[in-house]
Amino acid sequence: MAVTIYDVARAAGVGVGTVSRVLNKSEAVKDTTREKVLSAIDRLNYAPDPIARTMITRRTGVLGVLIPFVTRAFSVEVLRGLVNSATNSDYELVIYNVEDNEQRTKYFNLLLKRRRVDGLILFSLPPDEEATPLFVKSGLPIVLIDAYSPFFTSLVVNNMEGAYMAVNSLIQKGHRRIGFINGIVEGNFKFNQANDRLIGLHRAFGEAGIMFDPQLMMATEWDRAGGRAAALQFLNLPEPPTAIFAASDVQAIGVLEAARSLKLEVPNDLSVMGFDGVELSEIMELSTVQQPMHKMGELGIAKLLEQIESEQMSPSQIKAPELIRLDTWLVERRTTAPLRVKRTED
Amino acid sequence: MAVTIYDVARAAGVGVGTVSRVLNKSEAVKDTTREKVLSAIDRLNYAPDPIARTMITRRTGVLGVLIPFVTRAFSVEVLRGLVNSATNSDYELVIYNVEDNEQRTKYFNLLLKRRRVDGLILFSLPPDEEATPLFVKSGLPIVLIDAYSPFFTSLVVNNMEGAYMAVNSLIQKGHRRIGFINGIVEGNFKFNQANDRLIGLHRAFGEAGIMFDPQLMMATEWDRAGGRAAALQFLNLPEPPTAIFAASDVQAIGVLEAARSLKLEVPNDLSVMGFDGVELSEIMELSTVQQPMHKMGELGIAKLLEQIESEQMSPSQIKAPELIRLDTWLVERRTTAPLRVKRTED
DNA sequence: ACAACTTTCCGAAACGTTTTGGAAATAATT
DNA sequence: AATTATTTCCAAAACGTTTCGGAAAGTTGT
Repeated sequence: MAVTIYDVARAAGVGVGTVSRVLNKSEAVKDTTREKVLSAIDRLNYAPDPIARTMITRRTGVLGVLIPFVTRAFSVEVLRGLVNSATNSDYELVIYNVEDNEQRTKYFNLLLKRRRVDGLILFSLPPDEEATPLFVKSGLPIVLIDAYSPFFTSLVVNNMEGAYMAVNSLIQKGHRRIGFINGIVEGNFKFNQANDRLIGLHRAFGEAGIMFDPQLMMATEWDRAGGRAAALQFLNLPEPPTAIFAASDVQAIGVLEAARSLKLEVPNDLSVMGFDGVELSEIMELSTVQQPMHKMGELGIAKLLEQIESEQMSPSQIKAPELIRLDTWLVERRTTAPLRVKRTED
Repeated sequence: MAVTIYDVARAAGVGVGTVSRVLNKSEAVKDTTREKVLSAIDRLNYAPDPIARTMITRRTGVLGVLIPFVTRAFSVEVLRGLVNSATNSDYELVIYNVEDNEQRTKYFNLLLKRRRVDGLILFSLPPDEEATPLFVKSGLPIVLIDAYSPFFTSLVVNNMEGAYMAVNSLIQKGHRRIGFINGIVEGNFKFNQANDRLIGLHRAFGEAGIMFDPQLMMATEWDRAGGRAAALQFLNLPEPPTAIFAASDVQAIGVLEAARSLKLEVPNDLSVMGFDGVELSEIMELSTVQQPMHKMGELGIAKLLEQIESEQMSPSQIKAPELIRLDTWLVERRTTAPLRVKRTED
């Protein structure tokens, strides 16, 4: 039915090997025969079968992304960068949505037992002690985004520094009671980012000589409801915070909602700071710690391709995993302000 | 290197055909031998090579989605539905990001010349006169989402009705000068939704005996900047509108921004209505026409799978393309209000 | 004109499955 | 016990490429 390389060979009066060679831009084929072959290809409207090709080359032309997708606006933003870059390469991108640990191990096995992809991006999903050796043994090119492991090149944002900047800026504004809403990931994947951000907060607190009050720290889902609930709890404390720092913009929006429901004015009665720099933060004029999300996606693909290339070059000597740390920066908008001194007549 | 079906056959003391048959849950294999084979598979940790398998079955286990991705929040929301459903099927989902006509035709050719996917979802991308015959001839199962063609089962929202409801509700509130900000798609794909929405508006106008003023209609990009620019232009007219209906929530947010910059109060000085029902609309308390976005994604996959199944059942008699029309509904929030009668002393 | 290279090309082998025609084993029937 | 029908299984063929060893053609040097 479909036209094969044999048809082309016959039409051009050459052997199949020769057709294959012009297809793969190999040297060692005379210009005149190359012409013949090309014209035959054109005449027959031939396109090589990618399946048969990978059958022997063992290369699929596919990049995989494992991503807890539905969860966060942040992920979507990075995903755009990934999709963009992949489109401009010759690779296809397949998205594996992982929502729980079951799916996670399912895909881990799926992708490792047989080569379905030429490279893999693990998004917010560091492989655990069990999975790590399997991945390294497989030799599959892998890059981690928004996750860290010493065994794979990892692309992270300076979470500690970002949190430090955020909290510090709040402190500089005179705030001393600062609530922190951290994020968890459902399914209990390890998620070090959360810890790093907490550490950043502690550093800022330490430098300013502020005692950490466990009542002012809470981990919730990465959504508005989580942020809202935590904020409500904080603000109903006998000694409520005057500023709240959330580990994501979306949670911060929840804080805004909580404040509104309590008739608290932002930023006068309460400063709120987010994390991520999603488009939503701009619209809501939310102060936040900006992550270079598109860049993370693009760089992720670039590093992965680099790894795939090098794999072919020198089979054995694989480059050591890199740790790439991208900078965040503070974007102060309208939800943070200097602490207003309370007056009785106010 | 990798363990093949021959290894399993040898280990189990059977022929490869038998192994293949137990793999494919075929009948005609004695329980005792099935046991032998299964244990050998387990012992050798064997997994069949998907590539070799598609080589002969011609089925890839992959669903493709062509989508102008980066453009709209709406697309992302539907994409979630797609990814979700695909995850629960045995198919993988590959995303083809198409940003311009060049990419569009590139992928059209890529996917048609050789079978790379078992089915295709065309998102907001109706095939034109040129492409349509190629697609039908290819026999590839296809469903259109947010696009319509008589040749393929199409999943659309009742755009006309939705726009009618939106405009009508504005009219019921006393508005008579209503601006309409339509959307365009870069790359000039055909995009009938836009027209349908315009028709809905005309119908509402007609019923209310309102003259359509071309000055109050403008098509922009599907983004905030577009909405803002259009709104600014409308509002600087000698006789500005008292309500604006935008073809997407994001554009409507742009309208909100324009209003704020002109010190216009929403909804008292200006009513604004969006379209889509993206999460953002909820956060911004924007009145809007809600589309069942997740459902669109899920239904899209379901219909595609259905088509793929039926393709195998009865090779020739293919089901006629369906036109599935999903309902929208009005969600009135805080950006729409009855027209305030202007008073001089106000 | 012949040897010795170099370039160009041919076509069989290989990749790892599923499919299939028919053989072998087993069960049923006479 | 012999024949027939039914399961169960084997192994070759096929899918459409790339690779590779070696043959053919072309080039250069003597």
